[in-house]
Amino acid sequence: MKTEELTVDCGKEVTENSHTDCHKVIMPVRDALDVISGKWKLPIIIAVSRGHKRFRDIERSIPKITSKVLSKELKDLETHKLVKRTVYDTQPVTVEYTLTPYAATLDSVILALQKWGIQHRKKILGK
Amino acid sequence: MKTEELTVDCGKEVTENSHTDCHKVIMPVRDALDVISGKWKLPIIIAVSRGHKRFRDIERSIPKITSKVLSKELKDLETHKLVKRTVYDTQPVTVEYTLTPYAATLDSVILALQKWGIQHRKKILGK
DNA sequence: CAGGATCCCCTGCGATACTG
DNA sequence: CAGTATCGCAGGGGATCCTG
Repeated sequence: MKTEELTVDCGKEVTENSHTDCHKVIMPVRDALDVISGKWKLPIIIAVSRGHKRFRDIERSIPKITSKVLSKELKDLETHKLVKRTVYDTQPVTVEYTLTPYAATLDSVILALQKWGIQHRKKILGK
Repeated sequence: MKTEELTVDCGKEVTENSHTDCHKVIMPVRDALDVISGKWKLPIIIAVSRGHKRFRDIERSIPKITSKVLSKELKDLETHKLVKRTVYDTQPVTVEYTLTPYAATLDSVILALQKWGIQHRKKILGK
């Protein structure tokens, strides 16, 4: 979310518009990438979507992740309204994480990335 | 391109398939993200697409980028077959960078990210 | 159980030079 | 012009331990 100073001038002729247009592509894309890129975001989203709700449960389902990282990533996802955190007043406290309905809007993005990724791997390696 | 050890187990029941399915989403997505994420990839792709061909030309068109970074990123893009590097035997040598036709396959991905990014910014900030 | 605190490392990126 | 070399930092993320 610190995409502000990104002042890119991509126009052939340096007109006001080419500059602005460029921004209009780059800024949103970087916003989106900030949300889903990183090593753990996707694994976590998928884990939660598949029914892992409790902290330890999610942690165990994602090999090699540490509690510190999981904690931080879950907070990120929560501030982006992709994950909902619910605390139950039990003894000791229970916390449940679930995907918000909003998270579903990511599907098309993920699908586009996935499709491109699949064919790209073939393109680069296979032949 | 070092996405190998990514062994994620996202299934509720730990079946072979849930594991594999998960991989099938995460690996390609990470492949794709590796190609387009990072601070400079998009700006460079856009700059080149808009007609900036020469190294210095591209460099000047992207505020704050350094030659070192530009050089490295262009190599990355070249190995991913998104950019073509052509050396002309002039005095001194001239080098031209152009997007490959293949780079156009990224359009749908970028569009998806852009669209989601735009509405996400509204969702998070606006109201 | 759900996380925080600490320490530490590694890489991405910036600044500033310098070559063929 | 088209880059490479060197230095250096900051931050993301790992390992380990600790608390309410």
